[in-house]
Amino acid sequence: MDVDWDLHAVVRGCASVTTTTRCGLGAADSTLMTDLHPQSCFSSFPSQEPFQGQFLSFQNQFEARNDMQELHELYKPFFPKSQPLSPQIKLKQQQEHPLKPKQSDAVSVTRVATTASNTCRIPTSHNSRSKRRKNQLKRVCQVPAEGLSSDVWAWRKYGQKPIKGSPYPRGYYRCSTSKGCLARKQVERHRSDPNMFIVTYTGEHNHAAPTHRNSLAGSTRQKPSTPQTVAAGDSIKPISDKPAESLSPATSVDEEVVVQSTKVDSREDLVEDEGEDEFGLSDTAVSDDFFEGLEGIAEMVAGDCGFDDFPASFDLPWFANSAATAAGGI
DNA sequence: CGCGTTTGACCCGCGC
DNA sequence: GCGCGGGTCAAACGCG
Repeated sequence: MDVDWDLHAVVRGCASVTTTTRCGLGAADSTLMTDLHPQSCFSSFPSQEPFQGQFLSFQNQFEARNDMQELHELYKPFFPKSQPLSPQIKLKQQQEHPLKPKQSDAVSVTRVATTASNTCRIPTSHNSRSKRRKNQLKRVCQVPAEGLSSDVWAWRKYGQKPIKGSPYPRGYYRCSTSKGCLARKQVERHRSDPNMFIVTYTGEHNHAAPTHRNSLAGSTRQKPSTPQTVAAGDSIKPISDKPAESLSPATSVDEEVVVQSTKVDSREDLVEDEGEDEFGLSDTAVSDDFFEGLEGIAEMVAGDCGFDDFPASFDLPWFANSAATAAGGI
């Protein structure tokens, strides 16, 4: 707890500094999005759970660096949504949503940042139960298996289904930290790259991030390394507790943010192909320079802050835990 | 005992 | 209007 507290404080502090919001995209996104890409900001993203963990990690890593601020800026979006959105962002968001009711697949994909291997796309939509498929705000991230472990939120698996066209089943998770929390997450193994997981976040957390990853009692049955997890069929189970959320930036900080309509699902391929520029950029007005910059940052983060370093420098029990179990499934 | 996972069934959005 | 497929529910079960 203590440690968590500190971390939390830090995170929050950072967040508060720049009221960014839950644009939820890649860390780098927020800043960029805000400044460079107004379009890329989405207001209602599900909070970026995974990133939080990552973010924290980064902080430590970069604490001594001047880059810290930069990073902070970048990760602002990943803070728990509890943070208020800045008016600017809101406006931007509004612009985006309304304007893009859903251009047939409308994929306004915005490639926010790309680091090493994570890719995030954020489709815009509404989160209404009645129309769960249509208009649902989703954030799709591609995470390496190693990155599945770190997550601040506690997730509970409530379903799993085989997906047509994919050899791997998709796991459905919901936030177990708070009963009323609408945050949900879907974890699916990358079809072409078994080592990668496609994580889709839906809904937002209506509560602050737990200091401990598993605030609930036995929430995690972490079994030291249970292969079950990533098995092809069960792909997600191992990680089950926190399957992929951990997309942690630290691990692989690549993220691509994409805004799309719900159809993103069908486009998971896109995620896979990291080349999403194809569509991602369709709506985006981002220049290559922009991306380059992001990538640079990402690399910095990924490279300098390798996940490996975390445990050593991190005091967060849960973090280490997750990392360890991550692959095995917490 | 409490919580998470598993799994089959049901619901409903979406495309044809 | 129909069928497909994805998403959710809920009971049963397992684990700590």
